Amino acid sequence: MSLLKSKILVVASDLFQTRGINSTGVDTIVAVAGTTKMTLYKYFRTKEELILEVLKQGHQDFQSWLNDQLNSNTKKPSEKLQKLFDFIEEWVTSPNFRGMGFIKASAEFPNEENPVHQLSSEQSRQFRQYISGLASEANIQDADGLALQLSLLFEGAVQAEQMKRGSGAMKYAKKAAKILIDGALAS
Amino acid sequence: MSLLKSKILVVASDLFQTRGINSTGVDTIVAVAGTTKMTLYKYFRTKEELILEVLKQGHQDFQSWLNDQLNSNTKKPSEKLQKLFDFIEEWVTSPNFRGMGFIKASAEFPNEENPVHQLSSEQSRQFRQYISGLASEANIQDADGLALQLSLLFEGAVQAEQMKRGSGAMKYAKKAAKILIDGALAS
DNA sequence: AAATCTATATACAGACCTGTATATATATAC
DNA sequence: GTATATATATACAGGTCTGTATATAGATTT
Repeated sequence: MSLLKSKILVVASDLFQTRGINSTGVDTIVAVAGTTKMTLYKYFRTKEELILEVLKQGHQDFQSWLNDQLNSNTKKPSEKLQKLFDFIEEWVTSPNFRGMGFIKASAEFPNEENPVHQLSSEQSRQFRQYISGLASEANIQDADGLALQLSLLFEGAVQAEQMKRGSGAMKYAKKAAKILIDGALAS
Repeated sequence: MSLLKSKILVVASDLFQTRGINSTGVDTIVAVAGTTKMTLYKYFRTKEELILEVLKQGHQDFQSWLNDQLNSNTKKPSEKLQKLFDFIEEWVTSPNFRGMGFIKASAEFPNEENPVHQLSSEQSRQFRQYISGLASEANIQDADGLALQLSLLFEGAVQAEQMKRGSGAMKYAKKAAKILIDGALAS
């Protein structure tokens, strides 16, 4: 990928998260990225396409990072599930944390017909499925059910942290997750 | 309150939820409400003031409804806590459900200095405090901790339902809530 | 050296946005 | 019947937005 294109993606991602998607104009994006609108519209046909690529990139980066962390730190499936929230807490409390892309995007584009909303919804589903995979490997009966519950805790905590930095919500989400996981492992 | 003013509030609330706040112009609001901009700006000095009043109204309506439901159906504090998610599920799965105002608003106005964001954050805190009150009455040790966990489940499930209607997320949130509540009551 | 590719600079069309100004209608109160 | 309060109708100023058109600069290739 072109250097300029990835620069635009990084800058747009940051601005979307800190100022909101609809409140961020392409003029602002190119100004911060140090380029011009002509270049932006060379790489992205429309602003919507830029939004979609920003979301894809963010989701892919997050999933890769999380997957790497889990695989390089533990091998036992049940441990992966337990460690999941440790890494998520690390991510959420890091100074670079700007929120979860698909959560904000779905709020700004509430219409279910909208492509941005649809992608957000799909990414949320994929994340849930990833957790469900971990639960399955750990031989949990209702893997989908536990995955949904854990993702609710996750999304709720991210939401809380987006609302108020340093809320400490993830600490309690972790405790709740442990109770739910232990319960599911026992049965 | 004037009939027109409350009509504007109702219409604005619906449009904000279904199309997004920033994507909804005052022209659209007055057209749907069957009035004119002059009248809107008589009752609300700016659009931001309208947004704030819509949020306040929505939060008050929800809290009143929830409180009435709880008080008219059960008296025992521990039961109230258990029934909480039953009523919330009823609310979320009702056809009129349009999402939780403060969740969407905080996403559209991510800047913590913004008055709309601040009000959203405050409403989220108030709701958590309300649950904490129920937990305290039920003699739960770490009432604030449990309240935070339950609110994470709540906000996560609302988020999930906003993303995809009929997700069934609240059903699993309820199960998780029961486990957490029972655990807290036992200790 | 000429051609081509990439990026810049700048201006602008057309749409939409908030908020206001002006003029008019309608209904109630005195 | 006149005054007052409330709502309508309409137009517009000034700003921002997306997306495009036009002209130019620098760099690489042939």
